[in-house]
Amino acid sequence: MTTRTDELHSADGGRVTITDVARSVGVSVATVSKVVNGRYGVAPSTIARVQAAIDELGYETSLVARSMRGQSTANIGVLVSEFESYSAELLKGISEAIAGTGYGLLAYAGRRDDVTESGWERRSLSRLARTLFDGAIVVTPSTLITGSFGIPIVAVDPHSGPEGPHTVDSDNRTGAHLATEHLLALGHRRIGLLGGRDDLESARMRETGWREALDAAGIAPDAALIRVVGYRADLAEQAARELLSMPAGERPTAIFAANDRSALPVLDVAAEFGIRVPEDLSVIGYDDIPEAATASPPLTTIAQPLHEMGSAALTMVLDLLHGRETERHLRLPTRLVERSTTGPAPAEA
Amino acid sequence: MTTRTDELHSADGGRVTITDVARSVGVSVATVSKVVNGRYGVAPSTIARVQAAIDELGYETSLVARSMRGQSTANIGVLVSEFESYSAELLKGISEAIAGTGYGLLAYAGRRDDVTESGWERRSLSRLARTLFDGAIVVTPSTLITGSFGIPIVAVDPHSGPEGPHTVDSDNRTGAHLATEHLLALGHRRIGLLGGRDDLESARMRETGWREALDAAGIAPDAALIRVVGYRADLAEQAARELLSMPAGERPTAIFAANDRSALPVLDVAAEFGIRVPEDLSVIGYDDIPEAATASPPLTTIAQPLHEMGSAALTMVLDLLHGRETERHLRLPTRLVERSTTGPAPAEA
DNA sequence: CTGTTAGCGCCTTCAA
DNA sequence: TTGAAGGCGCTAACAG
Repeated sequence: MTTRTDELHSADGGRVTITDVARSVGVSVATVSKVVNGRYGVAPSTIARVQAAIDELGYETSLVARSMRGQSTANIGVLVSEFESYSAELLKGISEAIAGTGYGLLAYAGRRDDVTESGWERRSLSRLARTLFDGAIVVTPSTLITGSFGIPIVAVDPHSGPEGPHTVDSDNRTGAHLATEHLLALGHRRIGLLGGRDDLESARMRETGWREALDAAGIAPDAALIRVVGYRADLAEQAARELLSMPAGERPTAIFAANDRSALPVLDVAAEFGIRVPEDLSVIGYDDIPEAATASPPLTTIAQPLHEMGSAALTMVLDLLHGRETERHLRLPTRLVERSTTGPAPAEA
Repeated sequence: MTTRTDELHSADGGRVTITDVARSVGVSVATVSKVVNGRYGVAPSTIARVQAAIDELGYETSLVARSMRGQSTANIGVLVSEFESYSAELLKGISEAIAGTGYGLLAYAGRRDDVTESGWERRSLSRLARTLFDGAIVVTPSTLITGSFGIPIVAVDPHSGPEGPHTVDSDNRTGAHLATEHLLALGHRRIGLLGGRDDLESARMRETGWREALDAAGIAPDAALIRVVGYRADLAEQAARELLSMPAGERPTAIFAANDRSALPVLDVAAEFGIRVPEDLSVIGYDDIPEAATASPPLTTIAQPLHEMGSAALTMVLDLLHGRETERHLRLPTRLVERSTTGPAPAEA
């Protein structure tokens, strides 16, 4: 233990650099570097002096400078467009799984205006890959990630199928089936759809599942009952207004929203319109984000195993990183979570 | 629009660097740099050729290299020890507030073993500050963050009071009062405490609030009913086993856990022991993380305005960054959320 | 055992 | 209008 005069710093309040340490001890930066990295060939007495100065000054090697030098960074990156419930749940799963691996986690969301332009995932990857992390997990990339970035990459809920990087997703088609059949079983016939981002495979599959289930029940999907809201709450609210403004006989008696984020506003609009849920209108979402359970009434939804998907993605990057065998595409199952927003179809007037 | 032959990359699968672009166009890197940064003094025709190459190759300037050169990075950092519900909620609030500011968000959790040693926040700050982000928010720092890192820093739920960096927290003492008084009002007299991390101001204040409320009711805190579990689920489970193993007349009829994470396991242990909640035992938590609402039975708790705390912290760093006036310490209110784990004290045998 | 040199990718003088 | 040179903090190879 040193006396810890504590943070003498390099005068001007900047960071303490390896140069500050070297100067303070009177050795070269190379020597300090060797001490820091435990390299052989430094006299014990020198080590002690350097170490003392390091403690004294509170020096810590810069992650950035080190990784620029071409080392491995011992960090895994997670690229998201935004920190919202969906990505946050994934992140929790990733974080749990990373414990004990010796890697740190770096989650990045670029500037919002940058992220709204398509291709943000490729840009972020270009800006950060290799230089900041050794492997990356990209959440809901809307663009096919082509080319190599020099590091292993895993996509969660990706843009598209077999080509492109390794992926983790859940069984969207079956999930949508489950949702629609649940509604059908309750006697609903006019089932509206709030479609997701059409640049995402998941959204397409959920729509497909919805169509197929309707077909199987001998119901033709009604174009008037479809709105593409891109997984977004604001567009969903707008769409809900339109749908619920329709005359009683034409209005859908149930709505399947392609994600919870877009299902939740439907509840608000219904309340505003005096439409009772689930008596007059059933609503079912997708994802099972935490807000689904706390909504009032609690939202019936299709649960994706978000934590598992996160930890599976992490395991996958790590496997790739260490040259181990991995599946190219991992698909996890979904399940119906019945809460309070779905009920028997109302008797027609 | 270029023809997008798409990602020709520099052969070996590494990143595309400014040098690759320069070579491909036949100009110097300096020129490319000027084009990228929109500096004056480049011939229009050259700009066009360089731009074409950039699009062609998919070049993106490296965040790391640029920031090493001493630029601002246009990123705000968030340092957490782990991505769990508490920090995730904060992150959502920060993320909402950052929209439209032109800043990106970089959340970092270091290697787990590194993080368990105290001082991780200072280390992470040293490793990343200045070089990776322009300002930082540190979540639950257990150590006083001293010295300057060359960037503005805001601590959320910090180690201690007035000294140190700017802080955002909530009114822990009043919150604990609220919790304890709620229990008291229900007739409870033997109220156990699952204390938090004693290196955190929040934990100390919650314990203080608990004591004060008991005092005010003329009840002497019983040392046998106190367990310090450091906000951790595993230790809380252990403590719950001990507490609930006590004979019926000595066992607490209610437990106040200093955070939800440690309250939740109590529910499990009670179920395992055949102790009914809330008939035989009342449990109240603190934080109101999403899991509190989905627990069974749903957990009564003290809600902290996590999203607001996050966005307030962000506003604060930004103010600091732009030299605007800010409060040094912002304290937000808490509120009681009654759910189903608290009820009247059982009649004594 | 220690220091010198070179270079990671980038940007900014300063000359040409 | 362009390019050469220097340096940000760090590490690795190579001299001494």
